[in-house]
Amino acid sequence: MGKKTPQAIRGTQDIFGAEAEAFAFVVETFERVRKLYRFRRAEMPVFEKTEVFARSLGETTDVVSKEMYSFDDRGGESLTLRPEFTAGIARAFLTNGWQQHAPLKLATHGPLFRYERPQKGRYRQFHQIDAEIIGAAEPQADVELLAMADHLLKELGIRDVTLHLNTLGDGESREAWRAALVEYFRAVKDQLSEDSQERLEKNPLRILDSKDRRDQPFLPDAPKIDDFLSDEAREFFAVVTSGLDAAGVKWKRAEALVRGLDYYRHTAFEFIPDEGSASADALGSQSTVLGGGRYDGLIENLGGPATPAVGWAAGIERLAMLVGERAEPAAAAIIVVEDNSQAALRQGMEALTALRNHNLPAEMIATGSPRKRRDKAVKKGAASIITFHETGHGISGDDDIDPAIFEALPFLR
RNA sequence: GCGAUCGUAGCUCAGUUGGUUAGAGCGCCGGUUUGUGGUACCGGAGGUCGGGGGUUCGAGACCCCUCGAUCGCCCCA
Repeated sequence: MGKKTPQAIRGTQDIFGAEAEAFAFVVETFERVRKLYRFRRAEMPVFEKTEVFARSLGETTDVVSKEMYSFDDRGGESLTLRPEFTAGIARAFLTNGWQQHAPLKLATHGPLFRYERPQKGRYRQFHQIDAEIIGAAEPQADVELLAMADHLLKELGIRDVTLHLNTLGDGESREAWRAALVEYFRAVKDQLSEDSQERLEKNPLRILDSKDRRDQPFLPDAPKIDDFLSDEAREFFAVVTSGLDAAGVKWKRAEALVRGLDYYRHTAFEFIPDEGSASADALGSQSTVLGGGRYDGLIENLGGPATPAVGWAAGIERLAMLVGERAEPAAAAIIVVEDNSQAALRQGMEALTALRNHNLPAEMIATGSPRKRRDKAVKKGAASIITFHETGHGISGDDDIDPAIFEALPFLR
């Protein structure tokens, strides 16, 4: 806290120890599951021309662009740190000719940036895992993606979350529903919260998940998407839900689950902690663990051919909070140099090298008060402690010392 | 952008209605003890109490400003 030390940027985090282990566990598990479902790995740049995100967001003017980390580079071009994966993936799909691989199942993970007020489970630099299927119009793709998400959460040991599922229908269904909602809420405008009165103009679908008490009485009787679905849209959703049932994915219909952007069609979903669960407590008001949907209109917005796609993303930090503390693995052996002799130090170093060459995680303690070195080793929780002093050596540890240690260091036998 | 709560040692915190040299535990360093084990004891280093201003004989405690953190609202691609 010295005056001269610069502080970290607001909303960034330094992750260490058990938390870092939990973070790594999430990423490692994602990598494993993604291979199981045959999603291919992709890496995209962390920044793009601002246009990539601006157009993907359909020029959703100020509110959204105010939340982007944008800057001009030396050539005067406006660049933006990616606030999401989807737009960059769509751009890469178009500029690299990945159409030839369609339908393409992709997975990635990494940092994202949004200029937001930090709070629990919400940071300015945060990290997500992400999965997309591009160029697949059929509802089986939605099922495949959701099955993977469900599988991942189970592998992470997260059981108290449920898939909340909705359909926004096709373009016409969605528009008709939206118009009906506007009409319905406009009739009671005066009784709505100030926020919702504003939403009525900007983003009427969002009134449906208002937290304000004044809005609650009007929500149950609001128009339902089901009354506006075309036959095709209804059929699409039916295939998705029966596919989920066949795959053993539990889900719950969430009629109020919406997406603000126009390019979303059909399936929209979020995995949300069950009410009163440990996960709900752990996440505070940032309740969505994993969310996504079908975005059949996005790639056209970027100037590409009409290309259906569906995807999801999940915050690694939030998943890590649900996974809980994960201990850092203990060393297979810790070497303690018990005195300050050159002979002991040398033998210790040689033994340390041998252990590591045999793939045994090991470290050495050879500094500080000689009398306390053993205590340090004990505290680090090694399975075995190997000691060296000027005239000898020893080993101690669990009842069964790992035979691999004797293979690496035969003289201990 | 708005609101609430909070900033005392490396970490977690205590500090009585403002009162004299600012404390504990853990961690760190050293010593003694113990000797197949997260032993016990002794000692030490480490703080301009986030920063600035004010009230007062006297401020870590009270007031104002500022910076930062946490949680929530808005937003949520």
